[in-house]
Amino acid sequence: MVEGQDPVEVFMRLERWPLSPLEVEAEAEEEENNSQSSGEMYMVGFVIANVVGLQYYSGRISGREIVGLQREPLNQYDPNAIKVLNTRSVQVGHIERSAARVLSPLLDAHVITIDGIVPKVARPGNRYKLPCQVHIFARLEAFGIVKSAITNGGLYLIGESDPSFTLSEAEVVKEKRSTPEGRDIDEIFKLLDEKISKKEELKALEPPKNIIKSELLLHQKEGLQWLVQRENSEELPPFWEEKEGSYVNVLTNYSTDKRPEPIRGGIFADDMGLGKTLALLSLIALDKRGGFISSSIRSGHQNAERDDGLDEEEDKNTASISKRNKRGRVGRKTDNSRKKQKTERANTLQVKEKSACSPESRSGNSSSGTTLVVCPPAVLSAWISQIEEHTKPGSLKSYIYYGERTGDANELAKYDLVLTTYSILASEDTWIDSPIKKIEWWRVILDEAHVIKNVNAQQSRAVNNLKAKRKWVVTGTPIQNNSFDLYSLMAFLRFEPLSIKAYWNSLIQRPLAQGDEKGVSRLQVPNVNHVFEKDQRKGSNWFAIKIY
DNA sequence: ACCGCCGGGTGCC
DNA sequence: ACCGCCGGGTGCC
Repeated sequence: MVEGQDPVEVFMRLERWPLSPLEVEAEAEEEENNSQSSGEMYMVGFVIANVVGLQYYSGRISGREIVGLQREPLNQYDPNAIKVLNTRSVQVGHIERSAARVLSPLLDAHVITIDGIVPKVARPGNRYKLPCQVHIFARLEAFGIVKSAITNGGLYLIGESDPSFTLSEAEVVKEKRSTPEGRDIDEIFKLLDEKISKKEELKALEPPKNIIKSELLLHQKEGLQWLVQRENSEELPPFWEEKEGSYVNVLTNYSTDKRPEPIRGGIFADDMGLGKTLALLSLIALDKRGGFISSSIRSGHQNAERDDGLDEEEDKNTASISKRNKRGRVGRKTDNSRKKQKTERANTLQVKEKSACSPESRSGNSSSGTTLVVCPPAVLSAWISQIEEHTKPGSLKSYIYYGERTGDANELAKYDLVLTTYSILASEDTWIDSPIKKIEWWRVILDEAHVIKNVNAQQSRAVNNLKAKRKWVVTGTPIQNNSFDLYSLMAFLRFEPLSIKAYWNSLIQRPLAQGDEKGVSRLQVPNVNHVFEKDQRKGSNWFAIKIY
């Protein structure tokens, strides 16, 4: 890159931070999940079970929808209860008792997973119950047990040999037969593909020169333009169409009068070494055209020691972040080239404290103009050095929320950029007074976002609780066809409907797991991504992703 | 709910 | 009538 500094090298020289107990736990959980899902699940068949209680819930259902089926073991009336949620995750009712009694024990034993589809709206008038196709999936070796359990439980299982099987609305079944009326799912994806590729050729966008002192490469300028476009888009999100004043999701058939919010953000997945950090710093810089005169990079513990309002005069010294180095982080000059290698030697990363934070800035209420960057500890110093290298001193006010740190949300909201780590977020997730949780961020950037690939990990939960107007997930890791669960990213970005597990499973995950090309091609469609041609030419089997 | 089900009122023709 | 039948009250889990 600029001045011969290659961010990849910087990154590679940094060693991985020792695992915190939280991370160890998360990794263990992840492994458990993986081993659980490693046995491939196939569809056993489906049963028709009524959804009841529709009149008691606010959730609407338009029919032909995939519904969420969720165990509710603590239900006060029935420990076998299964909740039914519509596409928007609002409860519409329950699975009738008689069916829940049979399904719940199998669910609780992890023998089966289920998807629900309400095939069509019977009558749009007063509805007290709706038939629901409950599709049942199990490992091949469990088929026998599952079939007999369901039949003995008094439910009628419609398997492949049954003539009614063709009535199934499950994707796996629908894809096998031609769809005479209505659009084929892959047709929908293709249309979307065309719509997007027709759109803007990316122009190059210059970053504000009063903040960004480095010259951007062409692809970075284009990347910056893309980032800006994505954030300011007023378009309907993918899969949504406007029809006669209401909005219909063509994948889910969900319709609503409320215009769905555009997606502000997405997945920024340039190849490693293409300078994503600089593009992102430029994006942040654009928020404050005009810029500020003074600013600083501050380490959290320094600031906390002087949390008495005097720091403005005193902050003129040079701070070292030696504290973190002690714990095993490697500085820039270390020779290690393997990320994960452990090294005790650490060079001190010098960070200059140039001047105090000026108190002008945006007012410190719960809604701020601040960008929160979350990254693994090993990447923190890379960000710091990139800020030093590419921005004019003091032009981007940055705060490192790590180690000893402020508890004051108003203080944090004064900065342009707050840096923190996934484990910090995880550890504060249960802490009500966490300033991180109080702020509605202008923008949240998850760097090295593959660390949250397990949705159930505490770090992922913490990140999903963040409030933000714009959201980006950034990864330089090639996304292997199925080794990387994108679902978690979809959930974070709230990229409906793929952020809903049932949809993700039926449209992407299950086809992928069963080696169906459709799963891959759907991911490669630009709604979810942009395939870099050079990578295809290389014949590599990964692709970069940008959500449109 | 134009259902099913419960339980009280009722009782030849 | 320890029944059948009628019709009102009622309704997720």
